[in-house]
Amino acid sequence: MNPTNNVTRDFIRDIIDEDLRTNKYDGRVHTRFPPEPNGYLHIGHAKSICLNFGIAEEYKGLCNLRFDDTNPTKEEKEYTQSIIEDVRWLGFDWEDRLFFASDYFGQMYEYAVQLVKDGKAYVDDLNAKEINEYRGTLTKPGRNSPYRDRSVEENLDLLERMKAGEFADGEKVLRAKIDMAHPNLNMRDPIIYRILHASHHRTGDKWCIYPMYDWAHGLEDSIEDITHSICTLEFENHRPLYDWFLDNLGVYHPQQIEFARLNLTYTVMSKRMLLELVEGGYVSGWDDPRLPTISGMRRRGYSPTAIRNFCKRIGVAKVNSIVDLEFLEHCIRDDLNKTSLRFMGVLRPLKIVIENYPEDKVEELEAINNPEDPNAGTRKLPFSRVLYIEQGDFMEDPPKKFYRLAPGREVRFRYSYFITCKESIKEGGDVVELRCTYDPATRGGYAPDGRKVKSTIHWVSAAHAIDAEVRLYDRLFTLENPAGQKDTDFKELLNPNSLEVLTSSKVEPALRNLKPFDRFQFERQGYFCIGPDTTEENLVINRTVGLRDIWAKIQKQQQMKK
RNA sequence: AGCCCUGUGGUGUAGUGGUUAACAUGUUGGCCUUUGGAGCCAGCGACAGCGGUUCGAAUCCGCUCAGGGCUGCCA
Repeated sequence: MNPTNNVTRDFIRDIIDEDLRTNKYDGRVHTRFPPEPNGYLHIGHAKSICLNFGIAEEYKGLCNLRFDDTNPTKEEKEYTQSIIEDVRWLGFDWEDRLFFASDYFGQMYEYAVQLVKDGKAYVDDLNAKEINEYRGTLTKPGRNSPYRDRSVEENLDLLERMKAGEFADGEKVLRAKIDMAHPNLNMRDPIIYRILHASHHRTGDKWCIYPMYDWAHGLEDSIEDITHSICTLEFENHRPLYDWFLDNLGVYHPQQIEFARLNLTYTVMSKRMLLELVEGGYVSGWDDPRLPTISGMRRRGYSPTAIRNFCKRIGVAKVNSIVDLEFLEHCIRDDLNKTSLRFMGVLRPLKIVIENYPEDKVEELEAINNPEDPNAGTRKLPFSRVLYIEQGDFMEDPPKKFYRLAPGREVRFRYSYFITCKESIKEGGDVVELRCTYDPATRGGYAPDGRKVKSTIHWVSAAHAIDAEVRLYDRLFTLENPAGQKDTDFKELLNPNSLEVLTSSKVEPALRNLKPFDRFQFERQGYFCIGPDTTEENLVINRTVGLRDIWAKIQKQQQMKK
């Protein structure tokens, strides 16, 4: 039962091991992922999903998907649908255990009645402002509400009438009778029910009182027979209340365990900020490929495997931390390197003419689809007299350590020939065309005389290439921790160059066979995928992440010296 | 200021009284290479501080310092 080899260890799994050893829950492990349907899921949620579903898998237990829909004013159906889609896409299965907190409203109300009958809850007439004043502060104890000692009968009557809709929003609340001087503010007679004459996306107008998180959550866990209720650190101070409710009701009592939520550099993870970016039009929507949302990452070309690996490898602890975006990028490269088919694509084309190559000749050269996977086979690549290469692969006046094409220099064109640059043609200062020659003896890329060449570059045949729009994405923010700036609005820290659209890219014809969301590598450039907004006329390609680029690093260093 | 939580290389984690303090990423150098990719080898780099317990402390205790959370009828 205990997963020992090749599995991540962390304090949560230690707790579970111990519970299993002491037979605390009859050997059961039952977790849940309980999002509120008020936004789209992001990579931080993925961490929680991988934790909860992952633990269930490892211990041969169960994990529920549960919507914590206790606040009708913030929640929408659209979000529910997207959450279901995203969890499924990540590869997890809740079987028939899809639940909604709203399904338990009746039961929760009955429990509230029980608490009132036990003299442990009361209806309070204080308004929000007064309740706030009576609560005291971090350092000063609170005071009892004048309504705190109403009789059980009166409370029962009032609660019923709250439910029946006799009162307006905010007129009354149901509170637990705990301790107004408790050092933990959450224990100062917390609110259990508030009046909200709002239509709920699932229960409609059946209810006009809605349970608060603290009341609802433990009950949901208890009702579903959860063993380990894993949540984020900000609920640590709520655990005593979680325990109090369950203990005082005398019902089955799961245990709450808190872990640190995920933070990533150069992005924001809070729902509020994400919503602001979406609604303010700073991004194209919840699935903008620059966003850390699951749908955005999917559109950008991230694979479920890469995300799951990432979540596993960052571990889980109780320290607030911020993971390098570079590590996420490492994880996606790691997966895509093994699985992606290779193609040739010229993002910023420069025309070249092979002067000694016949005008009407076309050769089919063999290219390897994936050097990491022999089973991926090979394909034919058309080669002809006029080709495109990458603008960045030619320099008129090459600096040290630039190994690519330059006047008089010979390089290998991948899978084809050794090619020498004879002349560059300029228009208004820009190089617009290269005149080159090829060595017919080097077909396939090998020189019979054994001479070496410093670099290999990619290319496409002009007559055969297809046009594409390539969207290059960069980090969304210019600062590592945009959300952590005290005096600056995070939106001012947006990276103005987070999206670059190239409209005249030339890619090899085989790309035509791919479908939206298909992932692949453009050799020497990075990992890409077919954009879902591709049309008949316009092939859209999204860059997921670039390859590690040593030349770019050298270039940067050379510029620094200047 | 009261209560709660947390401090291990740049970053993320492991380490549960005896280890040359581990792994990954990053970084530096080298090897290899028909992707300046991938891979391989090597180097650099950490126990917040001070006391205490102990033959022995990253680990246990105390204090200090630092970071985070809590004063919604949000979750």
